[in-house]
Amino acid sequence: MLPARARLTRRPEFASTIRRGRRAGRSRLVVHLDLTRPGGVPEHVSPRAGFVVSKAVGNAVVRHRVTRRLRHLVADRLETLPPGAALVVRALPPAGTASSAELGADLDSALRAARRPRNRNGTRRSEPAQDGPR
RNA sequence: CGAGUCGGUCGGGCGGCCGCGUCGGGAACCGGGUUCCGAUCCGGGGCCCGUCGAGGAAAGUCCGGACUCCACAGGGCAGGGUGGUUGCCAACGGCAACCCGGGGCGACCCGCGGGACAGUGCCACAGAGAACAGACCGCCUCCGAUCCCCGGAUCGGCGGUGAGGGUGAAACGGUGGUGUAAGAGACCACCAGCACCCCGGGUGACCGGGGUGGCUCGGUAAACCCCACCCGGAGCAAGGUCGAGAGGCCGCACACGCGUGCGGCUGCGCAGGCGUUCGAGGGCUGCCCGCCCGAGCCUGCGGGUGGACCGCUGGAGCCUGCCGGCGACGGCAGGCCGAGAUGGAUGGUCGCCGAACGGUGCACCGUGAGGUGCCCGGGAACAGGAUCCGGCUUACAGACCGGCUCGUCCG
Repeated sequence: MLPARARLTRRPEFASTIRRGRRAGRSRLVVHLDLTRPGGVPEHVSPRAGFVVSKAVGNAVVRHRVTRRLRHLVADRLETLPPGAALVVRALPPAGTASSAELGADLDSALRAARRPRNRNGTRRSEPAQDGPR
């Protein structure tokens, strides 16, 4: 568990971050990063993060292991995010068998892509290979 | 020593660095209240120290309870569950012991184990015939024809026959005899089985013995059904406390007015339909009868809040000893406290040790299959709480301990 002030806890927060944040997909995970603070949220709060690990990743043991690994990886990188940012990391099925080093590489790469200002005229939005239902 | 069987315990260990949640304590800080100020009081987040922090199945959610809310006026009909006996248990569809049937040399294992003379249904394929069945071959008497060695053979027909062949999971008891044209429980003896009666044993399921009877009367109830017993509904998103809120009304302040702010009360607005002792709508497990409550209820559109806390973990609890009991279990005494998260903690990472397994490696033992030790590689099963217990079922790499049985060898 992250420190309480660094956690996303409510469903609307997850929904708005996924809907409005910049998305960057890699083979094992997808990152949604929302840097635009919506009205009402003070700008002095620390960056916050949440995780989405669906049943497609594996059974409860696998899902919890993936969540814990991602949590530790994100905790190390949380200070690099601007204040007030909201981050949602969504695990994809290959994450269930990946090592922490592999997950960390994907996370770093995706975070760099999400923080880079998008000036490519919206063409060639890098979609993750698989983003099926569920 | 080998083979087997039953039961129990455990289910990776150690360390470095970084990190999380609960509870308790501590020093300071911030905010509020009070005050002239401070102390005291209330609240808050971070820091430091200590404490505890997943499983034998936490799983499947299949049973049973505790707990919470609703109901408690009954009767009938439906519906669901259980099914040898006696016990244990809070309860159970669970557990123990025993009985019966089957398997095993044995320890032991397996069995949704009431009723098929209350009724209804079904019994594939094969087979001539499958439920008060059935003449395909065969057997037998009689009649007719043909042939010849005059008594038989062959063919055909009216009949008899369920003993033999063949089919099948199953063919209407088995063996021996009497009997007959050939045969048949047609009759007889014994055996098996069925029904009833008597005696003895057992709390009981049932067991042992004896007698009588008619001669044999299939299976299936996880088919309907019958019998006996049991069963209110929903579930911790149960349920409760506090707060917030749109709209409405009132008061106060500002304002000419529209309106804005604050406080109090109520807890949304609009449209349509039904209804107020001629009763809408509820409740009593489903339906019917009956009974009770009863002034609101239903539909559509629009809007608001959608937060915190309690429930929440000390319990049919765990360990040890003694006593009772074949046992499940019960009683007594002493000791112990072992998770309470809520986008959900109990971890991440690195190093060492390490079982299974693999090796064309080395040494030793053995005639041999092979075994033992060392070395190298290899790296740990199934799986994670979400109100809590008792069970069941399913998944599972391996390690250890004990009881018992059979076989072999030695004494």
